[in-house]
Amino acid sequence: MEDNFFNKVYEVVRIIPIGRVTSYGAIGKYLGSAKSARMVGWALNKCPNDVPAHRVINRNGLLTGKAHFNGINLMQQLLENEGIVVEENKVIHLENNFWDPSKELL
DNA sequence: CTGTTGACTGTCG
DNA sequence: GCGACAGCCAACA
Repeated sequence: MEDNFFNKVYEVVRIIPIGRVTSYGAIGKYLGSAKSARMVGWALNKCPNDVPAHRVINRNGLLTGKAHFNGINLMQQLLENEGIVVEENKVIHLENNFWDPSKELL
């Protein structure tokens, strides 16, 4: 596996537990720089089927990437399907469902 | 090869 | 508390 920042994003996102969500910055920070959150978004832009990009949201718990999915409510539906409460395109109880690779994965 | 854009976040004013 | 700027790296025109 190539240790590129890009590739790391795929691996981290793939290991996100069910019923948990994380943020672009959390992944970017785990990889080295929180400022690399943009790269996380760009990486997810490739959005391989193996990567549950719907579990990756912004720091505010807002489903910023919902527009990039096949539909608009698809991302929300997937999150709710995993038991995550989503309302107005944002995750409720975010801190309760938040999964930080720097802490959980460690 | 150079410039712009992009699913973000943190800091400064 | 809100607005604007900077930083990170890769892909596309």
